[in-house]
Amino acid sequence: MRNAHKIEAKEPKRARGKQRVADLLDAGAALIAAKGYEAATMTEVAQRAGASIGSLYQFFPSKEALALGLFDRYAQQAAAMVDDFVECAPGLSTAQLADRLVDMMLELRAHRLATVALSDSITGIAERRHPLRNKLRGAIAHMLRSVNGQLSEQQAGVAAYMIAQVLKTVQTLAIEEAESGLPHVAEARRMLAVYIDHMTKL
Amino acid sequence: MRNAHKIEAKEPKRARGKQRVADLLDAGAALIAAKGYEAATMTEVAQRAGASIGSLYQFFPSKEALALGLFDRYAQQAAAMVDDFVECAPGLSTAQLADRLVDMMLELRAHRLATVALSDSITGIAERRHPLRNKLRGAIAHMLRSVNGQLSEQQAGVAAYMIAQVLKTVQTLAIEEAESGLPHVAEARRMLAVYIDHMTKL
Amino acid sequence: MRNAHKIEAKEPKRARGKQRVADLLDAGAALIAAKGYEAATMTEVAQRAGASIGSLYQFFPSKEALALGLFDRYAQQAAAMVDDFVECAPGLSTAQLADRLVDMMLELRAHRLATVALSDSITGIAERRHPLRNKLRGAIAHMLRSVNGQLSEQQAGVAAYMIAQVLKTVQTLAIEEAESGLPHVAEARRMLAVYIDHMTKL
Amino acid sequence: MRNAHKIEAKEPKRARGKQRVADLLDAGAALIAAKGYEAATMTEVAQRAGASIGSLYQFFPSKEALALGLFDRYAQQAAAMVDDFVECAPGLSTAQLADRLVDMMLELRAHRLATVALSDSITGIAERRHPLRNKLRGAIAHMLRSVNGQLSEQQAGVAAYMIAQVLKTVQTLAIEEAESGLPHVAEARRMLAVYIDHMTKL
DNA sequence: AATGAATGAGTCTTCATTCAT
DNA sequence: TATGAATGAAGACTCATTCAT
Repeated sequence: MRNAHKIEAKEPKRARGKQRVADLLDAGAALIAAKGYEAATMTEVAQRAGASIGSLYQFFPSKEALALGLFDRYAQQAAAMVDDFVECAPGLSTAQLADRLVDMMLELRAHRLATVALSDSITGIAERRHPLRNKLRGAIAHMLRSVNGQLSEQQAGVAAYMIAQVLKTVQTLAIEEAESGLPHVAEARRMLAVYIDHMTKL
Repeated sequence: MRNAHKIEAKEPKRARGKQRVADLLDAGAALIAAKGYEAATMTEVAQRAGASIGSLYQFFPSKEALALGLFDRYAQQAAAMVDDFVECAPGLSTAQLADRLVDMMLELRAHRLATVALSDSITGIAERRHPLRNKLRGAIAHMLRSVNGQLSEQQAGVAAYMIAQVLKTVQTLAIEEAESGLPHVAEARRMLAVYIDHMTKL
Repeated sequence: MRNAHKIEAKEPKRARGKQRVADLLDAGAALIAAKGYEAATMTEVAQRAGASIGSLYQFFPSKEALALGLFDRYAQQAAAMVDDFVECAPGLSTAQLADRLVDMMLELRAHRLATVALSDSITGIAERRHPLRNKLRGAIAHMLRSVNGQLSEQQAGVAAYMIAQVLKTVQTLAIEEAESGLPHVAEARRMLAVYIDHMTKL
Repeated sequence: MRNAHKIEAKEPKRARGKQRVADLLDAGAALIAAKGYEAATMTEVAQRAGASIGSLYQFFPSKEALALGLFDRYAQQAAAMVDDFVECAPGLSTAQLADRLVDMMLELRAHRLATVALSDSITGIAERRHPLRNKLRGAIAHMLRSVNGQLSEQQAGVAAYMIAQVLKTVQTLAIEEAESGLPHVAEARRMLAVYIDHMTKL
């Protein structure tokens, strides 16, 4: 963070620009996911996107701006998914709810890997994460209270946080499953179902 | 990456050196936990330990060597705790087992934070992690099969992996608990107890 | 030794870059000739060339790359001179041949001084030298056998190597001559003429 | 050369000290011959001699002092050899004179390699070399005038310098001979014999 | 005297960022 | 707008030298 003023990414006005920005974000995501935020260099991001370093700075005036752009794209996708979940939740069984949440995390995988790497490095990402996290947490809490009206707001909130934490592990589990062939993701579905079920009976 | 050879930490041969090494490891752990491996600088590690940069390099001939030193210290402590767990497990109730595991993670917190940050950055840490992870996983799987003789080895293994993943979140939960005042850690204890209990009845 | 991979000098793509590279090579040659490879610092090379350290590294991504760049420029010039010699040799008298060889070394002086300093320090320079050395040696051997058809290939080869060694001293002789005013270079011409003449009569 | 005052090696008073100094000089010579003056480190010299770094500094208060110690040991041996040559020269044939000179260089080989590496790096070595060089040059010039009374002092001096230069190549020739199996050293003997013979007839 | 820990200036190298073309 | 050269602060690491034990 060598200078702290240029943070906002510039909006591209034409189709060509849109594509460029998308390419740059993709390149950035891939690189940061692979090597971490610090180790990823702006020059390499530009190269991988088939652009010059100058071109990269045209759209993202600083490395931090690129990171925030990455995060925003991820946040937008994630928020949409949470909205979907809220919409579909009513009427689903315990097991179906658990499945739905796990599927959501699996779909976010590609973008999430890069985004997670940013949290430690970029001041301000953690803050931007809060609304997203709260949205997910709120949606889960709401779902829990729909299932069990006896739950206090705090009870539901704490359980929702716990569920959100477990959901974070899904990506690791998916990777391990690919390597070992063991049904780790299915186990996560079961654990969540068991836990949600347990919350139903409090 | 100018290196790849100097990896071994040098053993101090005098009392003064032993203390230095301990101070340097502490400083390194604190800094890396706070800013991540890449962002932590060797100069700052030395300063925080009250040593000169040359002194740091006397014992840790590269940044990577420091990281590995950090990991090894953590691994040793963690392995001891797993041994403790194995010893105490027989005769404990489901809830007590869950508590015991959570307590273990809480005690490891200080060292673990730094160590986690290393996994992505240092080639070879992930490999060194495996034995440790397997030890924990094996201990949990063994515990599960003691509680429920019906479990296949694979069932116990997958469940153990799941439990280990949830345990990893304990540190985050503890931090959140400190900030929000909500009983996140207790909720983790409950979730694990519920899950272990569920495994008992399969 | 943090390196071992970045060895290739990057080709400049603009006119400004071409000039830069030439300036940097000149500065490097002068400095290395004066103080040796190890003692010459990259910072000083850049300064002497009127460039920033970053600019130097843009084209020569490591100190070794600069050294190899230096060598290659020298090797190219030297090879051209040997070709010239081969072309002109037929029909020259013994004394003229000796003169020609000595003149060749004198012309190479500027570049050679730096290049010689590299041989000990850079792995791989010695290997790159071989083709050049063999080319010179081959040219001299060929010349000897033109003058005296009785010479075996081995005889000519050994004599050529000897002549090449003596030629290497020409640069030192030129320096000494400048200091003392004594005709050292002329003496080298004579010694070589005597020796070539002697080879004629075997 | 970080400070320029401590230059003289301290004289050891006891037998144990003498041996230590000899070991340190041997280690220094080997290391400097192998890697050059700059690349050789004091720590490694000490290690190779089986001494501690502190012990090394006991006898050679600076790296330069070690270098000068090395040179002085070489100079002493070389001077003795020149004296021998002067004594034996009268009555020898041209070819025998050439042989004698070449043999002298071969015997000096071990020490010379390290010493040559110093010339560029240590201010003051070049100066200390002059007396030695002049002694050799004077001996050769004297020899030449013994063989041919017609030679002017300058003629003899210039020829002697030339011969001295050629003698310097003997070490390289010996190495090449070991690798290729070709009689390079013998060729040097012949070249010198031819040249000395030629000087006889001027 | 011997040992090895401590020091810190100086080196190579990287990379975010700026700017001329 | 696009390109790639230029910049220099900052970081990892080395090593001659000093000093306490």
